[in-house]
Amino acid sequence: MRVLAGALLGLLAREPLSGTELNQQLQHRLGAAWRAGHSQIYPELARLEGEGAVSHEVLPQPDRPAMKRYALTEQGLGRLRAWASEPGEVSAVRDELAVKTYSLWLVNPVAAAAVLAAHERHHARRLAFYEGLLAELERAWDAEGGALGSPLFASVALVRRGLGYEREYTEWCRWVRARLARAPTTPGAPA
Amino acid sequence: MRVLAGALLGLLAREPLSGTELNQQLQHRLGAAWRAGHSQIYPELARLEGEGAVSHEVLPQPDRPAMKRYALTEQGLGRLRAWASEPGEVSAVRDELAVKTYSLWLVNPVAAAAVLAAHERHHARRLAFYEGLLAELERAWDAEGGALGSPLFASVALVRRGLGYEREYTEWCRWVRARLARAPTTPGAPA
DNA sequence: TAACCCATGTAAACGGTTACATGATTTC
DNA sequence: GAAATCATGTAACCGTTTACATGGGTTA
Repeated sequence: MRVLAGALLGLLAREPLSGTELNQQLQHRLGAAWRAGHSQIYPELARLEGEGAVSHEVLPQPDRPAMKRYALTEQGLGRLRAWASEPGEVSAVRDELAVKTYSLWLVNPVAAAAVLAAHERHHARRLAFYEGLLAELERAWDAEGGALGSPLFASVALVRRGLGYEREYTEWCRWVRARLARAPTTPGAPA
Repeated sequence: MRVLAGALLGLLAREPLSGTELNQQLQHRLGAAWRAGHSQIYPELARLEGEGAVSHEVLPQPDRPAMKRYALTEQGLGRLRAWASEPGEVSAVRDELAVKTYSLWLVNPVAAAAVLAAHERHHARRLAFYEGLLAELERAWDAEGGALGSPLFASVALVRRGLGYEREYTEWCRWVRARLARAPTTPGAPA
């Protein structure tokens, strides 16, 4: 199964959603793990429906165009369970800043520090967001009893992954910036 | 500029290399940042040569087929410097295991723990590799004087990123496994 | 001479991104 | 009734992956 299909089924396993809502939730709830635009989502939903993993009803809305609300079928739930239990390969990292880092010795340290600072701000912002979200989710999960069968368990686990990623990335940016700030000019790195 | 082009130029900025060697070094030196197969590398080299960023000479070898050894041109070095100094977007994370994690509440905890353990082993292995490599690189860099203009600085910085990533990923796997091991069975997660 | 390996390449299929398109509904 | 918005969708392009291809070289 494609990862995007797994992501959509995972969202629908919690509540029925329309294409637009899936698009938003993919960004907000699964943004730490995957990304996709609506032009990928609609065809994928059509395919999943053709395969019987998902079904929809048309929801007329008072002051908006009608939306198709998709829901997981029993078959879809089975597929999701099977996919989530599969081992699978370790996903390869694709990080443009890390590739640039390999050529950092060729770059003026002041310019390099500016690039790093911009990325650090971005990751620090996401880190703060995840910290708040995690506190909220853990409170709700604890209140429920902390069961592994609760969707909140999975949410907490994923947010913890995003939090750790952003924390580590932020700290790494800080380390590189500190190194860049130490020596003013060097051979091989012209103004 | 494409990221793959930046990766290849970054490798060639240190020493001239053939297509096969670029393929190997991309995996070993830049594996923490990018991945590509040889079927992408050869066309990209041809394009870079057409643009004047790279040139090649044919190297006949005693007991092997001849290879084309590519070297960075002055223009290529300029392009690499400019690209590495650009701010650029923050790369999106694409992690299949993290997507599966969002549906972990639907999975039998014993099966889930097995999946997590397999990934943990993989990341722990890479972590150990990076730890050894970092020690080696830092020793060499220090022996050189620790200049920012040394390629070793960039190598150290990138390996530190990979190390942090793998350490965080390993710890996260451990956290999830610990949670999964605590309660034996739960509603919503059948055998 | 047949089988194999190595370095280089090409082709087809797939997934993802960007840009364009449509019809309905509200707002100006 | 013109412009803006929303939900849905389609099309073209581009990068990546997988599979196939070639020619020189050595080994059995």
